[in-house]
Amino acid sequence: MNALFKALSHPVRRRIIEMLRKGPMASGDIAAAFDMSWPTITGHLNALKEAGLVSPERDGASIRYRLEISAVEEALAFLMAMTGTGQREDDREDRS
Amino acid sequence: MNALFKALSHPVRRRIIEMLRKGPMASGDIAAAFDMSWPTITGHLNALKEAGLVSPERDGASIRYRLEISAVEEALAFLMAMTGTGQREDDREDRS
DNA sequence: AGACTAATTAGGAATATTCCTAAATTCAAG
DNA sequence: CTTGAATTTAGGAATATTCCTAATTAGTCT
Repeated sequence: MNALFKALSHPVRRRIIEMLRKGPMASGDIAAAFDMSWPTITGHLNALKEAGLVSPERDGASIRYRLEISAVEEALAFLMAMTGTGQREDDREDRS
Repeated sequence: MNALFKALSHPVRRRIIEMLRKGPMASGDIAAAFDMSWPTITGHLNALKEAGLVSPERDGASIRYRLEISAVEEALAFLMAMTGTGQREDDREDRS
């Protein structure tokens, strides 16, 4: 859970996640979309992988990264637990 | 949005948020719940305040911090946009 | 195998985060 | 207005993050 939110805490990593929503992408294509060195992007991809947010799979010469929606949903569940969406019946005020 | 996810990226800050779900708490009471110095907790409260996640209000001798649910919902909206919950009609596959 | 392409690892500098103790601030109440 | 309690600010050490360039690995293709 900690690695997850830590991964989400960097703008470049969030943008990578956004890019991958449309489908898996090669490491090089992701790197090309940023004004940063490829190794730097590899580092961010590693952070996302550690967090379970993406998974790599080889595709011929290149490696494609796929977004793991389930990990995003974990973070979502945590936040929903605080907006009251996941609130227990007993805790509610509007009890009749 | 960046300050928001950055604020959420530290376990102590997430735990503070969880504590405040039950209602506003004094800075000292929050600090007492952790095995850390009070100034350290003040620092975390400042980060949460910068992110709009909490707001301080004086209550006699002490200062109570209140959770700002709307800020949590911002983060929630961002994540929902990637799980497909906020997906546009045109993007869906199960179109009939 | 050898050359080429895709991607990662290594090493290191700059910067940011986290946490501490000590000092300052702010307010309440005698 | 002084004392005391609640809280924040200041300053600084230890650690972590972010980013770079150079070197390396892994895989493709002739």
